[in-house]
Amino acid sequence: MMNIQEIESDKLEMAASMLKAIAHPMRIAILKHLEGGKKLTVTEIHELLGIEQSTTSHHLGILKDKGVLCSKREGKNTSYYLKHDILSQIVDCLQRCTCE
Amino acid sequence: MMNIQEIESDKLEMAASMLKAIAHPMRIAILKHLEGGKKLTVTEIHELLGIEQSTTSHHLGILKDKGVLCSKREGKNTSYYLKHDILSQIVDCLQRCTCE
DNA sequence: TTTACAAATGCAAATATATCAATATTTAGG
DNA sequence: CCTAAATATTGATATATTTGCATTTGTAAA
Repeated sequence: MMNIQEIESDKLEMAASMLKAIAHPMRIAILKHLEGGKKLTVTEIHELLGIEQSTTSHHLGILKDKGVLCSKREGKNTSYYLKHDILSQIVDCLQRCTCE
Repeated sequence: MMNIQEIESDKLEMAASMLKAIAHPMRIAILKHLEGGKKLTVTEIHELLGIEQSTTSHHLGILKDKGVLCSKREGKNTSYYLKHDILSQIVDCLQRCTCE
């Protein structure tokens, strides 16, 4: 049986882990490319960002694991897309706060 | 002279460092307490969160350094408050995405 | 100027992350 | 079944983060 503090602390942990997943230059770049419900494969992202395939897959894995992205196998490819459209808000908010 | 890619990459770095500052359970908790323009001292936050004074100061320093918070000395105390009200959006967004 | 409270800093140990190269797994097509 | 393409995983190394303790700095009041 969990008490209030534990539940609160769990929610904070969850929120932090989701945010930590996003808080990386390459992963923010990935999110920007996926805004508006777009779906992209690992190879497409790896070419768009100009980083290693394995590094790309690793970043996508983190984003999926922490509930930021979903993925769908389509033949040999796997497409990734935003789990919650509203997550774009975070990227937008950052843009406004850092562009002053 | 910076080229487009460098500028873009700089913006991503800046956004990521701001988000990384927020992406910690205690620091999210701090932000929640500061929503709506509230101002709190280091001691108040350290007591609210139940963590060490030095740890609290450290977290506040990170948030200030990365442009999330501002601070103001008032006698022996230092008050901290949100630099941009819209940053509450990020916390709200997380709440919606993690409470499903 | 001495005292006491508030906040910030330096340090060290434990833990977590990021990256790339190499390798493994999955799937489609011959 | 065999091969090639697309992804995922593993291992190793380098780097960064978190925390509390001890100490220092800043400020107000006696």
